[in-house]
Amino acid sequence: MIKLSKKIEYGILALQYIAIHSDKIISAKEISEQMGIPYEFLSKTLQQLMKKGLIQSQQGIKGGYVLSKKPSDLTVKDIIIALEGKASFLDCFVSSKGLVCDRSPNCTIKNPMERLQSKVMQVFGTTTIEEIAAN
Amino acid sequence: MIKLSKKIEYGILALQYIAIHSDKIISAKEISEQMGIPYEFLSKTLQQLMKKGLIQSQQGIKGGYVLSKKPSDLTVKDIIIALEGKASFLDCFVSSKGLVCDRSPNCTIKNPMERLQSKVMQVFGTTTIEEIAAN
DNA sequence: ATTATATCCGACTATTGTAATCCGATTTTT
DNA sequence: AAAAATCGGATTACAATAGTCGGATATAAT
Repeated sequence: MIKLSKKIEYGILALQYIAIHSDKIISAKEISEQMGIPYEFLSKTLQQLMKKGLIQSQQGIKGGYVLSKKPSDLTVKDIIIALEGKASFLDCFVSSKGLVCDRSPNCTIKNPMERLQSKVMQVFGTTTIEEIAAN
Repeated sequence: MIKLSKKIEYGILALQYIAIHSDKIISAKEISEQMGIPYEFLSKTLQQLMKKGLIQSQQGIKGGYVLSKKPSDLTVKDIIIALEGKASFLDCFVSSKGLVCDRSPNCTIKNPMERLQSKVMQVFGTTTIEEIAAN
């Protein structure tokens, strides 16, 4: 299905929340309670965003997360790639050289689908957290 | 994941094949063999596309499928909606009035996500089978 | 008429991916 | 030392996708 996963949904919600409350450091617990997101799952998601450098973490009591970049420099595309590693419509595009799809190299939809995908990615790449936070 | 399902992939491949060979009626078997798609699964998909009026069928020996519309009037969006009933990123947008998401009506990402979705849908809605068949 | 080849249709199964949970370890402030 | 937070792996539960099976119906050719 052409649907965003819960992980990405939670990621967007969390980053939006952190962006709005950028004056202080935000814990996973606070986001979980305020946004109604399962704590454990959210923690995993935040850790993943932290590993990919989208946010920075502070351990220990009074710890939490802050954004690494300005909300205007943080796009939905960044979030998708951080949380799913790739962002490809069909298996054909997963690896740029290693062709996975069994129709390759004579796949009749590879080129047009690649064009379609890059158009969609451009939409994701130009939608920022700043814009989302502004509503 | 932001991925197209196999059903949609097969649907696009099949419609492309039918569009290219529009001089004759095309059976599911032929598409299955030529495109390397599981026959039973493809049949189901074609029947679904037929029910939604994207293609027309002819039963019996020498039967098969032809397009209902011109390839230039048939979009990827049409195919997604025909095969998945909806085309929405988050559960919020499934029903226009009945709010499904538990954050509603105070969801902080509903509006921006709705805008994002309509942009993506516009991309799908302007990508035609004709364009895909042309490669 | 019979046969061959096709669509049609529902039910079923197998596999995969998502979503969520559990448990413990580490870090840091109080 | 205790409390509150991040870290991290392993595991489970559930849902959706992908694929299969068996039979019914339709139609053209023989």
